[in-house]
Amino acid sequence: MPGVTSSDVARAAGVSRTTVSYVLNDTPGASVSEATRARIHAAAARLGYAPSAAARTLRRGRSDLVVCVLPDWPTGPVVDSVLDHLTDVLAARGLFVLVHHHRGSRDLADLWRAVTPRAVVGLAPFSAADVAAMERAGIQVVGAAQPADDDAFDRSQRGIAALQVDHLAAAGHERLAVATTDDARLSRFADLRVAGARDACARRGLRPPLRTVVRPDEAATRAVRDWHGQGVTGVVAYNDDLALAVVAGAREAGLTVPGRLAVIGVDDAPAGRVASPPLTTVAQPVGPQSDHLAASVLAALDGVVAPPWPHDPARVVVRGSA
Amino acid sequence: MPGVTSSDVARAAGVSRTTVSYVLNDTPGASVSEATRARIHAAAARLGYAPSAAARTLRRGRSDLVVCVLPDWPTGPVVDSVLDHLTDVLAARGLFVLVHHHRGSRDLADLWRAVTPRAVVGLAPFSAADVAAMERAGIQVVGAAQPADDDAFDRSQRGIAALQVDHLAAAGHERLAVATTDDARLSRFADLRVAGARDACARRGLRPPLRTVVRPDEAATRAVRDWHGQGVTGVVAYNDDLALAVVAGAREAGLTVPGRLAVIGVDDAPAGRVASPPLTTVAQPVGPQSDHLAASVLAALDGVVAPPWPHDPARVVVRGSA
DNA sequence: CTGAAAGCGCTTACAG
DNA sequence: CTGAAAGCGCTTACAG
Repeated sequence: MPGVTSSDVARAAGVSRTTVSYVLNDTPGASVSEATRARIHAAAARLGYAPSAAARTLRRGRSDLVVCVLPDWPTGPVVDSVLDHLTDVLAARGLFVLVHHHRGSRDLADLWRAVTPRAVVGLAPFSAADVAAMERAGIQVVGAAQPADDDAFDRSQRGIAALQVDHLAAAGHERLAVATTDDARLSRFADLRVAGARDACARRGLRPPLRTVVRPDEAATRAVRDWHGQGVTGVVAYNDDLALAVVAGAREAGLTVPGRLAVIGVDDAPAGRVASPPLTTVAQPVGPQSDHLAASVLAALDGVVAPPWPHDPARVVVRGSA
Repeated sequence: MPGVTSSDVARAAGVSRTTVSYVLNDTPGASVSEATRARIHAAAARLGYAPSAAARTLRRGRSDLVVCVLPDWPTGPVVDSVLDHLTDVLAARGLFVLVHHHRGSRDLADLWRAVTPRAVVGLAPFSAADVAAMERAGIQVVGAAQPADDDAFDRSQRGIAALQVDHLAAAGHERLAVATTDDARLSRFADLRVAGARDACARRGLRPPLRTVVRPDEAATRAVRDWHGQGVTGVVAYNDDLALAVVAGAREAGLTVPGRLAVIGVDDAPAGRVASPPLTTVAQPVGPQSDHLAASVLAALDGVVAPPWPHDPARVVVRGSA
């Protein structure tokens, strides 16, 4: 039987809706006898009463929902951890996290016709128009929406590439290449990494790195031959999948890794650990990122200023490939 | 200014709330002059009016929201595709998909206090109690909730293992091992796979396969030595990461792949394609799965009987490791 | 200690 | 062709 309302519970328990509401919500100031409380709880359970979220939200003027907008990125363990942590932290405040996979197909504004979140958390920056619309609707906007956070994001991506270049340069490599992706969903990251590598090379007085698109699912043999012809001895890969494809290319081309070609990836993926040689890579501990996002959301909810982006926790894990 | 209501728009446009509602919702029977329509749209845009989702839902008795409950699985490209497709298909009906990462920490029933979905889609089966509570609340329940779908899920997981065993057996391997995981989040899959492999071996008159837990992030050297001592020549791995760890173990143990040890994975992951030797694996095209889920949701929404699970599309991709 | 009543913002018969 | 009014289910001052 769909549609058990608080009136039904009140009738079954022989009290008014007011009392039902007080008891079921544990309203602080309400003094209701233990006997009555028990009767109400029993009636609610027996009838399978579930309060109407819509009515609650309408009446209170705010919901217990936080919507997290996920950009069109390939999902993986990092996003999982960040979301799980956010869900846990907000659960402690009685809030629920729901994730919206925003694939650009539809206008974000349409979403607010279907749901009224207390706050919206973006993993990537929103457009200025979207931010304005949300704030006009009284929705708290958190995440990479502010220019400040944007800068932190940019710095962190460039920093990863700098770490890779520095590792290679410290080992004496002077001519580098960047193995990048042309996956459109990743372009924001990829472009920042290329820029970061270029800057890092410039800082060390090295020539700008060659930029080459590599596919994760086939050996990058041609790229390796091409690099070899141009004197490249070190490769900065966008991630471990691409690094593995470069190592495979080197194998095909008959170049030993790291002897003739050093390769460094990003992600510290399992496949890299068991590869031959094991992949040198950049690991990004997810804890600090998760903590920062959760803290930012809490700060926004409390109207407090957000904490600063944590000192960047990425670090090189030296294994066999560079 | 948070809180622009339809009254504000009505006042600004010099009409009643009724007319505003008719125009903004494009209500079929409403005959409103073009001039009035234009005035209303202009006023709404100027004021930045966003209708209250809670009020709409309360009044209409149903929302435009579909909540997809994601079990505690590691997210990856498959889940991404399925969700994206579902989002697209439901968008065509004016419905929005929001994903709830259900990490078991919290009672599902609490969620309905925060949101009133039109339907709930489960990627894994719900408990009987959860299903009962949702139906009592008038929520459509779709997905692996029914025993029928459960069977299809089981069959499909066992079928993958059978495919692996059959491939190995056809190549003459008689003593097999299963490389499995002890990741608790994956136990439902892993157990079904082990059972499927055991059955497939029995069908072919082979001895039951050895079951060995392997970690994805280190070479499975000890497991390989152990298997070798027991005459194992073929390994069925839970996924490509594990298969790669087995291949690495064989390398350490001095056994050639596939000569002395044949290995077959699942997933057709990029890292497997560029490995040496390239990994033989089982690929599961995601299209049919996505289509089936979307069709099931649509069927539930229309009160029609759900389509049957598609004939299982998993297939062996033969490369170098088995 | 408990209940009657107002009102959150919307949609939709219904009356004009 | 347009508007006044009811009511969705809840919470919360307020009155008793």
